[in-house]
Amino acid sequence: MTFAEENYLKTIFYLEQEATEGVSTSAIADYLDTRAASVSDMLQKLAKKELIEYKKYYGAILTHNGRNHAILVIRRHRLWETFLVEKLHFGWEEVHEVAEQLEHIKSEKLINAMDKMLGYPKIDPHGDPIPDANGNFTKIEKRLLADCEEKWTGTIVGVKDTSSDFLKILDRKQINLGTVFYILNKEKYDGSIRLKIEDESIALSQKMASNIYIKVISMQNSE
Amino acid sequence: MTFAEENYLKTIFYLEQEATEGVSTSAIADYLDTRAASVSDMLQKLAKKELIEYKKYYGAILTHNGRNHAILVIRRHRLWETFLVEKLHFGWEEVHEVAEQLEHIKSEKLINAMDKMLGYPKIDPHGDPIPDANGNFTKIEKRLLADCEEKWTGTIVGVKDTSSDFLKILDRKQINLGTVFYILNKEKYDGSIRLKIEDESIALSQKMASNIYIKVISMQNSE
DNA sequence: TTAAAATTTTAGACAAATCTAAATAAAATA
DNA sequence: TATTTTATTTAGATTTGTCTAAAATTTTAA
Ligand SMILES: [Mn+2]
Ligand SMILES: [Mn+2]
Ligand SMILES: [Mn+2]
Ligand SMILES: [Mn+2]
Repeated sequence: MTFAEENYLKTIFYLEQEATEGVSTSAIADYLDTRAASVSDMLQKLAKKELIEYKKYYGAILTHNGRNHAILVIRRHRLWETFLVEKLHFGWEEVHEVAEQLEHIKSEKLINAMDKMLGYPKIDPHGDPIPDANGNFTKIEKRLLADCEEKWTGTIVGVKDTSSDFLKILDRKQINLGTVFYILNKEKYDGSIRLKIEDESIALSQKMASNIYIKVISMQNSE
Repeated sequence: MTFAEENYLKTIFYLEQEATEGVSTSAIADYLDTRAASVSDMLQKLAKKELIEYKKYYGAILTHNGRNHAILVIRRHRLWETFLVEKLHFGWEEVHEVAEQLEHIKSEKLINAMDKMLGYPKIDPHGDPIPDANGNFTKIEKRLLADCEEKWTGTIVGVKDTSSDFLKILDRKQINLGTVFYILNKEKYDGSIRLKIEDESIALSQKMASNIYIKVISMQNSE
């Protein structure tokens, strides 16, 4: 299994969760920042290897085999990210890029030893679940901050965008996993949100709010 | 810099130490288990990038740039091997293969953080020196066991062959870094050697003895 | 010092992964 | 429903790294 193939499988896995039908060529091209033509080629290759089911013009879904491999790559990615934060004291904004490389290292013994060393962590530095050695992981209860309403109280449980650019902004605003907030205001016009975090008032655009996952603590005014 | 290019640089670095002239195409092909034609192609590419000096039919030597990069790859390789043994409790026979993959991960921050976590180790699990962040490393004083004589006493300081197959044999014979031995006998006919290690008598072929590095403790009979 | 042998390079091909441009199919719209 | 627009696939090219077979060069040996 090549790096490119693994990246496609991982991408299809992500996009499958949101899509109802098969994952479309253009969705994959978008996510991987490649051209549709390249994706079309690769989908045919993955189909021939029975890692996906693919009907021309109707997108792809993972086979049992394909899904297992995608989950393995995600397991590797998230364990490496956890290692970088827990053992090497990287910031959560620095780990994704390196993990994109490390996730392709092939050694079952290595990844299971890492898992053990880290104490079998259940979530990664961005709040995403880490599949165990059997590929099992629990779905984390969460919703987008952008879908919340005024006067709700909640806590940050994850981020959708794990890019350095985005996470640095969150750091600057003192927003981390576990941070508790109260929604002071939600602007109908542009969807921007104003939070209260530890007595500070913090403004977030709609775009930012739709890249932050939260868990609702209360839907009542607790002020 | 691609994986392949890094592997070539590393190989040329190794072979340069033994060669007097430039490193030959066939020596590289041998070491990397590829064809001379492939090596020829790659040497021209590396020369164009000014990583090696290359004159057709007369082999290659590293430029300043090329040498620096080779040393960086070796630093990564040996630090990862050390990590695997020290932190993940791999045996010294299990680490080389995985390190062949890990040595290509590009992140200066990662490798320097690993170095720090490991306490800036000076030698790897096979007794080879680990270059520091500036590319400096001390040459280890050693000679091949095959070049020693009867009645000498010495200690194991390294191995030339780091393959799993070879190291498993050493494990079985209880030969490790730091092991002290006395040479009971050296057979003129086939170069085989018989050692005394902690009162056990251990036989080694010429081939094995020429893959073990040692430091002489005494050239006198200490029996 | 010339001929044979070994080494090295070149030529041409191939697989993987990507691209642009053109063709084709599906979806949206009039 | 017919036409236009959008999405997808195919065709053909490119880069990287490899191969085999043939040509060129160097080395060895007669
Ligand atoms: Mn990530
Ligand atoms: Mn993550
Ligand atoms: Mn090694
Ligand atoms: Mn080593």
